[in-house]
Amino acid sequence: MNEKKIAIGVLLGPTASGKTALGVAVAKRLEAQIISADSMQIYRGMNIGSAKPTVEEQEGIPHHLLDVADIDGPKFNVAQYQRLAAAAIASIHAAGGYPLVVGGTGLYINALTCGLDFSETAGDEGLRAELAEQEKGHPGALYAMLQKEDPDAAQRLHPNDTKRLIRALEVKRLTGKPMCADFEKSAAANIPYAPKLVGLTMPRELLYARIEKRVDRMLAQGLLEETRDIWEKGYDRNLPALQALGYKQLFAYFAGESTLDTAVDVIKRETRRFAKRQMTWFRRDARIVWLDITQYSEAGLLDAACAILAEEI
RNA sequence: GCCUCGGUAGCUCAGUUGGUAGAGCAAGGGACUGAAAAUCCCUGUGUCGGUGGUUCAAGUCCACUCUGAGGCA
Repeated sequence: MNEKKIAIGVLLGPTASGKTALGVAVAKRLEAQIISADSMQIYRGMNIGSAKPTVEEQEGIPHHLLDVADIDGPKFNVAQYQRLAAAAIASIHAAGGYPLVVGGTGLYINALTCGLDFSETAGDEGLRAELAEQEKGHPGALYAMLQKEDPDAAQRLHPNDTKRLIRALEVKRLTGKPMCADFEKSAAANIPYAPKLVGLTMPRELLYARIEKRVDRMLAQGLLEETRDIWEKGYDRNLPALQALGYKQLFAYFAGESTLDTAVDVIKRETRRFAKRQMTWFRRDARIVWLDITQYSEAGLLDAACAILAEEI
């Protein structure tokens, strides 16, 4: 690969850290277009709860990868995200714009910036369902099978991590190759991008206070009504989209399984835990330049982010 | 004023016949390659309200004391 790599920016951070607003401000200054890296904002109809930027909040900056899937549509996945985002980046670049990835879904960000390779490892829902059944009938069955079929993969997985065991078995059976083949082919050197990563951070207490406030704001903006509309469509509650924070807990309320107060408390608690998991994911990525928002004024933060993102490679 | 029952981990509480404490929840840490806001793993030192005393040894017994709830006058 000797052609010049496309410079892209990535603005990431835990939920409620202020990525959306800063992203738009950065985009305005750097003539960028935004590619969302958020596994829930892809769904049409899930707006308030996913904190999807409204048209006003987008301030005229083109946003890609929002509203690209239906709640009850075919399962969306990383590979699809990778393809769609790559296409968006290519078109933005071709038009002379700066692609700015903004979001908090670590796996999606890595799919773009770490060269994760999904090309030969398609999914098979039928096989997954079958494997899930086997595990139900005989707990431990999947792990035992994987130990025989792909010992390397088995070694890096925990026997209880059913989802990953299923995936590893799926890869082996569909491609005939062990899963680690994926890992070998995946390398940042393979990607056609030169990414710059900026992360938003702040003291844990402040982040938690912001989460609490944001959940309250979502409720005030009509999250309950938005969720009720979805609830009334009678979707299967097990759909991936409906595992989203906020929606899941309000579904429990509509189903009579909890009071509204309890549901709201659970949303806040689960959102805190989610933010913690996001931080765990991002912390290990040494490429990220962190900006503690308490160290900057609003304008200062924008300057700092732009300076990092616009820096020549 | 007297009596009773409490005061042990951030919260709710367990703690056997005295051998320097343990559950649930909360919280923290970690993993993560086609469900990822998902999924999974690991982690319990705290002036046992305080001060004295008995004892080789006290959350556990005794005295005093602070404090909360209830009861009786």
